Amino acid sequence: MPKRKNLTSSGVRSRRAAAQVPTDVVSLNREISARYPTLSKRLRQIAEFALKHPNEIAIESIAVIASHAGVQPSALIRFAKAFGFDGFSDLQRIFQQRLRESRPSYSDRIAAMREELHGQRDHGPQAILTRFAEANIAALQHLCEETKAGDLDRAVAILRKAETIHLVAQRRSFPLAAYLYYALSKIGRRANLIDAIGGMDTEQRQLMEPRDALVAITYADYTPRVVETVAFAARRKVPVVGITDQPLSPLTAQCDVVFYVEDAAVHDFRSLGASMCLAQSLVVALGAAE
Amino acid sequence: MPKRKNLTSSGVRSRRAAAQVPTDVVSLNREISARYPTLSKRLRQIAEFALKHPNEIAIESIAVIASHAGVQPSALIRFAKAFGFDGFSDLQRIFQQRLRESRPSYSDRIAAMREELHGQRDHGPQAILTRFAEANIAALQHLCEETKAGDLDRAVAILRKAETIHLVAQRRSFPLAAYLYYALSKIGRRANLIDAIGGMDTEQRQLMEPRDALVAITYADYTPRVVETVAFAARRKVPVVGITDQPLSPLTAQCDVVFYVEDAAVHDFRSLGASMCLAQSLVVALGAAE
DNA sequence: AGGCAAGAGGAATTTTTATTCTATTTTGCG
DNA sequence: CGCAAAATAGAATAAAAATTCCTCTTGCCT
Repeated sequence: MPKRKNLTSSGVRSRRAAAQVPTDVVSLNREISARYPTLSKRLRQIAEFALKHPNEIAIESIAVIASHAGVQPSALIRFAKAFGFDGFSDLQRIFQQRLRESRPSYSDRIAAMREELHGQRDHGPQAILTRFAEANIAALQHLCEETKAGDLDRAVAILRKAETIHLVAQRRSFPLAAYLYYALSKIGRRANLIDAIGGMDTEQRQLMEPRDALVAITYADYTPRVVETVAFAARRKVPVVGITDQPLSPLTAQCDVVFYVEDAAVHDFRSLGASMCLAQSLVVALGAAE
Repeated sequence: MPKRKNLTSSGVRSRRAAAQVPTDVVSLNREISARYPTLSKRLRQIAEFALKHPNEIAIESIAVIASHAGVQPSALIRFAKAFGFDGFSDLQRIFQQRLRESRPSYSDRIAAMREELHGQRDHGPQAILTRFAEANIAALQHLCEETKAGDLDRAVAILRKAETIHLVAQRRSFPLAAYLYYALSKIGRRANLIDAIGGMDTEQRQLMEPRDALVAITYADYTPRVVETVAFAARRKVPVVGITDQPLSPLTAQCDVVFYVEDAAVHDFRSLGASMCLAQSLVVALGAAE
């Protein structure tokens, strides 16, 4: 599809001082990112599309890409020329190159990875990442299956009625409380993060009132500080939603609703993926319920 | 490139008793293998080539494929028709599909899922949980596909050499930094969480030295405080590992290694599942490398 | 405000590509 | 060994694609 060469395009090229035209996707992407701010509206639109759907650029025809990106075919050619190519086809070839290098699909890779892991115990970062991802996927599926709709409804009801939602979690689970704090604030709910900063958790917990609610998260081996906070809340008649790992947890007895989440684990490291998913769902459900 | 339809080709089709034409690469490959012994010489040649270089079939033009396979262009068309297609282009589309799906654009996948769920219109907490879980699963798969082993290796190398690992992330991404702090401490690495507590991030960042490393996480719209910290580190020659959402992020230019993570999103709420998975993998890989 | 330059849109044109057709070769079989 | 049927090659043709080019729009500067 490309023209051999012609005056117009070589003109364009020389105007860019024959700058080295990118020859691989990586440098092309870099170039696109770098020049993004200086591009015109339509060209930016294409830049975004190209970074987001490289496969489509590689495979489809100009007309199809243009319509998917919501631009005119000629705009794509202007785009290509802006980056020093003779025409769109030249640019397209860069994207195709990436696909030509035989890359196994995700499922193929998982299968291969599994073989490898059984055989010689690959500890490379990529293997670890794949393993974690797999474990997290399994944990998420498990979460969906185990979590009862009734519990979710009750938890959302408690949170909806609460004037302020207090949050407590420590050590490994602390990121969950931090996320909840952010998310609740974002949907306009008053939240209080009992982060024990300066050792002032004893003071922070005094703020809890029966018209509020507490979300407590703790996993084995159950940080005493968190368990104490839950006990304190229970005594004060503050409704408590608990997230923990198993029924024998000290939270079970003290909470109005408890969720049992089994997070993914690899090499003794527990993930937070499933817990995070549950936490988010609660917040979004709460936000939607209002 | 395909003709609408014509007598000849439909004749060929009907001769094959309108047998179901394969619609995906897997069944097509099966069909090719099965019928291989009954094929004519030139057609076998093509069959071998197709099984060996599926990517080339997907990307190149008939002329190029023909010359690489050492056959005439028309032979390729005969081949396609022998398998019930109207022309070579139809067959080619099957191969293209695989490439498009092998790294499915994440947002398309999410969009498809949204369509699916739109039917039910269930906004209850359980539906939201399921939705989040599925979105997270898709994001995790996407993460595995997009993350390059080389980047992981380089990031781990940087972290391994670091005396102290500084961590910076704010607002939505803060939980990630918090988790990293916990995890790094657990594997016995010295970590410093630049949490901007008491507004003292400017002081906290002074601790960074070239023999250390910085892990920075920020997503649109790129908390200025984090971007500044990264710029500061870059000036001080502190190696930086970045985690962000897309190449146009301000982190791209300043980091030694950057990971692009597209987290799951439902109702404007972005998850941290995929980012969390990546963070964990880095820590575990670092722990294992020692 | 008004003019100018860069950008965008869309039809027309050219190039490339897929497909068909027929002459020629090969293959299988009596 | 020769005849018919199938297979093949390659030129010819039709289709589809990329690209150009001209007109209209938009934004910017004086």
